[in-house]
Amino acid sequence: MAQKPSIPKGTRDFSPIEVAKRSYIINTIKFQFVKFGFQPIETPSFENSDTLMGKYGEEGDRLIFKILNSGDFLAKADKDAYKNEDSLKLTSSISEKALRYDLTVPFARYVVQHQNELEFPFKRYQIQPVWRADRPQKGRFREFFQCDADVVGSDSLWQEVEFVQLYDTVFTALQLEGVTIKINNRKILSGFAEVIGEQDKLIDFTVALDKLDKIGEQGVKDEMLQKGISEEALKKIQPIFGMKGTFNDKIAILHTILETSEIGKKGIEELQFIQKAISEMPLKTAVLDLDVTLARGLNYYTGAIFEVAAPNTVKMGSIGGGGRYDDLTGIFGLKNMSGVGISFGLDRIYLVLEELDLFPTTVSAATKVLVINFGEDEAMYGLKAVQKLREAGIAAELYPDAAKMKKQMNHANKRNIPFVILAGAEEIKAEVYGLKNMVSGNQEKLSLEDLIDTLK
RNA sequence: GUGGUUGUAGCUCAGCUGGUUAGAGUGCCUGAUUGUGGUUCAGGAGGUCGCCGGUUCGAACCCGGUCUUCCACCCCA
Repeated sequence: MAQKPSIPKGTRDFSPIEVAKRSYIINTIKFQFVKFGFQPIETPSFENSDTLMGKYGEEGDRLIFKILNSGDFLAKADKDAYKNEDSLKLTSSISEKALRYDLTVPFARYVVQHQNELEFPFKRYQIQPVWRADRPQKGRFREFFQCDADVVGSDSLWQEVEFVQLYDTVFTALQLEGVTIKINNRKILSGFAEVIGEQDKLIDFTVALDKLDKIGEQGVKDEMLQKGISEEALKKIQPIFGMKGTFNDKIAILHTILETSEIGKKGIEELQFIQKAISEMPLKTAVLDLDVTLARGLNYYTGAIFEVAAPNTVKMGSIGGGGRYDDLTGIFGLKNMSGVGISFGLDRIYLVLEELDLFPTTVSAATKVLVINFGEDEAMYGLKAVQKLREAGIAAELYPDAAKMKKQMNHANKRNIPFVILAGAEEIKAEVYGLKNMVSGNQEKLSLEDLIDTLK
C-alpha cells in the first residue's frame, strides 16, 4: 500500500470499546425517552435541499453538506450562474439533495407529511447522526449524533416542565452530577427589544447579549453600539448586566425592566410557571438556572429556550439544547402546530463522561469466558461447554488455534475476559472443567452444571 | 468562511544554528518457561520523518502548496 488510507476531516472511526461506551449512553437516554412516553422515528440521512435550505439562517445554509447530482450534472447546470461565479445559484442547479443538518427540521417535515396518520399531541424521539460542514474543534465534528425528544400539538407549559425533568433524569442516570439546565424565553428577549424600541434589531441584540460570559459587559455594549443600538437604549437595559442571585431574584429584576412590555411580562409568567413546578418537584442532580443572555436557535424558537452546560470542571460547549417553536411546521404548510423539544449531544456527553471517568466498568466487558485450546480432542470437549454456556446466556468462546498457552492467556488478558476454562485430558476423563478467574488467579474444577451456575 | 497551530516506529514523544547509518519509553514477535497469563531478563522486527514541489554539495529541520490535528473567531451538539 503506497499511501495510508484516511477518513474525511471531522469524522471518526469507533473501536469496540468506544462503541460499547456510546451504546451505554444511547441506551440510557433511550430508556428514559421511552419512560417519558416518547416513540421512536427515523428519517433519511439526506433530504431534498428545499427542505433544509433557509431553515437555519444564512450561516446554517453554508454549513449544510450538499450532494452533487448524479449523472451528467453539468448538462443541467445554470450556465449563467457559472459564468458569473455565483456559487449559490450554481449550487441549486447541480445539487438537489443535502445531508441532514439536525433532527428538528426533518421532524417538522415528517409531521406535515404524515399529519393524517399521527395522533396529537405526538411525542417522538430520534437518535441519528447529523452532518455539518463546520471546521472541527474539540467536541465539534462534521458527523455527530443528536438524541432528540420533541412534542408537537400542545401549547401546554407542562411539556417544558417535563423536559426539564427529562434532562435531570437522564444526566442523573448517567451519574453526571452538577449539570446546569439554563433556561430563557424568547418573549423575554423580545421584551428587551421592545422596551428599548429596537424590535427590528432583535437578532443583533440577542446575538451580542449571548456573548456576555465570553467578552464581558463592555464587549457586549461595544458590539451593540456597533450594530446601531443607541446609548440611551443600553441605559434602559443596564440591570440585565447585574443580574445575580436566585431564580426568583432574577425574575424580580426582570419585572422592573419589562413592566411596560406585554410580551415581556408573558415571558416572565411562563418562566415562573416552570420554576414553580420544578420547585415543587425538586430536580435530583441538575440545577435549573435562569440565564437571560441565552439566545440559541432564534430562527425558530418562540418561547422557552434551553441549553445544558456540563459541570464547570469540564471545558466543553453545551451538551444539550432545545426550546419551544410555535410554528415550526408552518414553513411546510401546517399552521398552528406548536412544538417543543430538547436535544442531547451524544458525542460531547461522551467526552465529558470520559474526562470525569464516569463510565461504569461493566461497559467494557463483552466475552465472559474463553476456553483454552489444547488440541483437537480438548477443543471439541471445550466447544461443547461453550455451546451450553451460550444457551444459558453467557458470552463464551473457544480460542480457535492450539497456540501456546501463554499466547492464549495473554489474549484473554488483553480482551479483559474475566474467566478462562482449562480442560485437558485429565479433566475430560473426570468430566470436569478447570475454571480460572483471571483477576484473582484462583482456579477450581467444576462440573458443567456448576460451571454454568458459577458464570451466570 | 477568516487567522493561528500540529504532523517523526502500532501508541506517547526526543531529535542541537540544516551535516554521514533518525532515537527513547511503551506495545509487538521470539526465547528463558512444549498445561497456567499479568512481573522479570535476553534477543528481534518495525519509520518513503503527513503528502507534493522548491532552495542547498547536503533537508526530519529552511521556503511554497496541500491534507490532517488542535485553538480563536463565526456559528453550534
